[in-house]
Order: sequence, then C-alpha cells, then structure tokens
Amino acid sequence: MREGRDLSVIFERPTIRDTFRISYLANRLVLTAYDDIKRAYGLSRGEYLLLFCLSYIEELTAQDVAEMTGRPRNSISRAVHRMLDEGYLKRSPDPADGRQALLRITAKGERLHRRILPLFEEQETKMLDNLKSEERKLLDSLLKKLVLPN
Amino acid sequence: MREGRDLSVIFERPTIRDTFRISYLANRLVLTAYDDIKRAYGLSRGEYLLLFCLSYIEELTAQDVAEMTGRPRNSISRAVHRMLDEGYLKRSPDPADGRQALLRITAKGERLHRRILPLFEEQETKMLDNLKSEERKLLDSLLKKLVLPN
DNA sequence: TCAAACTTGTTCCAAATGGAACAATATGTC
DNA sequence: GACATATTGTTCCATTTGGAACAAGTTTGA
Repeated sequence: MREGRDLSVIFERPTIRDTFRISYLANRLVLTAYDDIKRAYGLSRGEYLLLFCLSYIEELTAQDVAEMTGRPRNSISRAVHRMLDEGYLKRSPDPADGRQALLRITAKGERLHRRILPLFEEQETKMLDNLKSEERKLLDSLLKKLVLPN
Repeated sequence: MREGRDLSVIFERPTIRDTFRISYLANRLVLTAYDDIKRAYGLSRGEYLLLFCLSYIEELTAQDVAEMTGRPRNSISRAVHRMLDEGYLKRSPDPADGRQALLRITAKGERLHRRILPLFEEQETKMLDNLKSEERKLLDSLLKKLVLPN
C-alpha cells in the first residue's frame, strides 16, 4: 500500500457526498461476503439474493424478487433454475395466473441460508462498531425512513 | 405491478437489516444514474468512477482508484485506456516509481463530469426529501463516522 | 367479443467482468 | 550486490451480465 496520499477527501466532497458514502459502505458490506459465498457454496450474487428474499417472505414470484433486489428479470430467471436444480427452492404454477410461478424455499435452502448469514453479520458488526449504541439506533431509524418513507 | 404482496417486510428482518437497507439504497441511488450515463455518454461504471475520483483528487494512480472504488485493477486499467483514448484523462510516468503512472483529468474530462453530476444529485435529492433538515445532517454525520472512523 | 396492449418468464447474444498469470520495476534481506 | 518477495499495470480467457426479442398468458376497452 502506497502512503502519502490521502484518499479520504473523496468522502468529503460537497455534492452527492452521501451517495458516494452509501455506495462505498454497500460495497464494503456485501462484496467480501459475496466472494466468500461464491467460494464456499458456488452461489452467485443473484442466487444468494433469491435465497435471502425467500427466507423472509414465504412465497414470491421471480418478478417480485427482481423488483425487490433491482436485478434484471433474466438474471433472476437463471438464478431460479440453478437453485431449483440444487434443491434450494421449489416452484409451483400459480393457479390464478398462468404466466407466473410461485417460489418457496426448501428446508435445504433454509439450512444454507443459516450457514451464510454469519458472513454478512460479521461485516455489519464490524462496521457498526464505530458507532455508540444510541448512534446505531439513530442510523437504523434513519435508514428505515429512507427505505420505507411512508 | 402486482399488488397484495407486501415486499417491505424484507427491510424489517432482525439480522443484517442495515446491510440490506444500505445495499438497497445504494442501488437506488446509483443504478438509474449509471444507466443514463451509459446511454448518454457511453461511459461504463468503472469509467465514470475514474472520472469522479480524478475530479476531486488531482493526481492518482490506477491502483489508488482501484482501492477507493473497490473495483479490480484490470477493470480500472481498461477504463483508463478508454478514457485516455477519449481525451478525458492524461497520463504521465511517475519519475519516482517506474511501475506506476500518474493520472489526471483533462479540461474535457471536467466538462463531462459537470454534465454528469446532476444525474446523481437528482437521485440523492429525491432520497433525502424524506428527511427533515436536521435528520439529513444527522445521517450525513453518521455516514461520515462509518466511512472515516478515526 | 375480440383485438390491442401489457405481463411473466425465457432464450439469445454481444459486452462487461474479474481471476490468474505475466512482465517490469521496486523493496527487503543477507 | 544479488536473490527472494512484493507491487503496478496489462493481457488472456472463461464466466457473468443484462438488453432485446419472444412465446404464452392476462387485462383492457370499444
């Protein structure tokens, strides 16, 4: 690592400062975990996101997952197929709408998710360590407001 | 858009809640802008980040940019070449270290950056609209603490 | 009722991506 | 001084990615 160059200025710039900070934090929070997950379980980012979403909402369509995660539909479609093949998901046609299929996580998928979660927890804990307990609560509530504005 | 399915639960889950929120916000903040930038100016994400970094720090090596942005070195290397070809950057060998080259933004690059910035500002403003003025300040200072912990 | 418009999930394909190996240079150690 | 080790930037290559077009199904509205 070269020294003598202060890269932190970049976080202090007047415009889109928060955008850059949030982006940077997001990268730090998820990138190492995604790498670990790929190495350890062969899951891509999209595949993991699928697992994640279905761990917290019982039943979703591929389209739901695409909306929630902001990834394109064809990426999710591919992820669904691989996860079906691996037995982490199951799928049933929606009787009410012939176009779409309802996805659910399997017991095997849940076990996988429980093994993966700590990788993210570790990063989040590390990041939040810089804040005092009441600051964490504050951050949490501000983030909530941003994500769920109503 | 299908209704009757409340996707917001996903932001309320007990663990890695903030990680997921921050990730989601980051996506919302930058993805549409990156798309617009690609359409309007043909710049990839890595290319834009390069422009961005060099707009705020006068002189950087490719390696510096890789560190700051968390992207792999070969991506930055490619971006450097394209930006050099387009005349947005200039490069000179570092007299003190034959391995590395010093990058600077050109006047043309600065003009481009000034045109691009509003795309991000628009997103950030939209997001921050959900917060009161003192909440914005709070968020800003918390993000600062997370990004620059010292 | 039926054609037009829209939605979901899929496939195709060109482009982007990132790991690994590499050459060139620099640093450290004896 | 010379050999091992590390760093920078690049190229190669296999994989991932996402836009566009598509088929099948649904909704809308005259």
